Amino acid sequence: MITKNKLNRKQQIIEKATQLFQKQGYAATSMRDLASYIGIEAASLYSHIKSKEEILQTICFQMANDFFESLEKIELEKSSADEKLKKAVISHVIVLTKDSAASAVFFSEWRHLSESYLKDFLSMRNNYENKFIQILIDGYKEGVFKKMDAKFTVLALLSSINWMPSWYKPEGKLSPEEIAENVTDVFINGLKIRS
Amino acid sequence: MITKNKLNRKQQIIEKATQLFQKQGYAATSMRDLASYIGIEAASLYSHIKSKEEILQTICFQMANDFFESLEKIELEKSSADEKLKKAVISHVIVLTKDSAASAVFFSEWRHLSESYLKDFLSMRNNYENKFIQILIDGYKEGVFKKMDAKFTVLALLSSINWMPSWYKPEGKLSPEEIAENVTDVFINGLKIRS
DNA sequence: CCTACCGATCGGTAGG
DNA sequence: CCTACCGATCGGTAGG
Repeated sequence: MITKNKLNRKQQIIEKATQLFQKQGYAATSMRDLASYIGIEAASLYSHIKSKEEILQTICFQMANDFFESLEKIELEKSSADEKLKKAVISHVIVLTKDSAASAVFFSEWRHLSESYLKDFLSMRNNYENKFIQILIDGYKEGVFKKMDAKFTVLALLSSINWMPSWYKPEGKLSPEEIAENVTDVFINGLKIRS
Repeated sequence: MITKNKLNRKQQIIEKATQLFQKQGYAATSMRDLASYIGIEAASLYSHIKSKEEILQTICFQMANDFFESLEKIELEKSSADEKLKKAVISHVIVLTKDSAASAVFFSEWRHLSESYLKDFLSMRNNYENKFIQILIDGYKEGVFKKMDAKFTVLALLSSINWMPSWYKPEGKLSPEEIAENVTDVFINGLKIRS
């Protein structure tokens, strides 16, 4: 019972912290802020978490894991590079929109992680980007994509998607699939009418 | 003499603050941090600036003005929508890369502006985005761009470019023009080989 | 541009 | 989960 309540409370703390970190930023959010939104004293937070940074770590590495898992499923499939890219983007958008507040924190507050966590984080991110780069390189080899700077293109592609949490509203008219459809359509086919 | 030295010192303060705001974020950068990098006491900063926020305001509105001015020049030109889009992106990238630290602060720290400044900032940003949206709509009417969600596409396009300050290194091999070339090429023509 | 200092607030601990 | 509290640090001012 006690354990279960503690878990729920911890979850509640992380959820509320996620919202506040997104709105105000990690550094500008105080533990007293957080506590008052939850309805307890600041000191009481420390019965459930070890430190402010632990909350940020939980958010960042949970998101990182979600992104990785979803991409690894795509990698195993046997399909052409353009299909793979499309599927990878859809998965990415689905993870992103499932918790857009956590995603926003993940993308803009990671630099406040302390050194060893920061190192892990950056290496995971690099790894993830490389998987996308590989898909583009494969697509070039298969003759389906044209010659390009694969790393540059992937960073541009991911940036255009990752910025979404800042303006994506779940009440909006676009589903994650439709968003991914729009993004990949522009990136893969371009804006120009085919002649 | 005194006036001139003061102006130089003020510039120096803003430049160093820009670097620190980019690296650590606005909220996590203290005036004591800033002062010690410059080699004076924290209290002495206030001979040159009114407040910490004034520095952020200067950075944000200077960048906003630069972006606006460069886009307004393009708007006056008589050219097709796809050429206009390309030129607009090039101008945008040039402004962005001319001071990538200030750009990074501009894009990620604006939310720390106090209310009235925040309001002005958001309205300027909206205005800027609408100019891009208009170019896409014109392109559709001219028959050069296909049907699409213009707002969505512009936000994706600008996001992919705006993220650049976080990984663009001036020592890198790509010039602003080449970067703009790459971005517009993918966006306008897509990744796929034309059949 | 400095010394001296202000009130407020920070993340976090002790002890119950 | 609370009260009581810690040392550190914050943005900023007074007065020279």
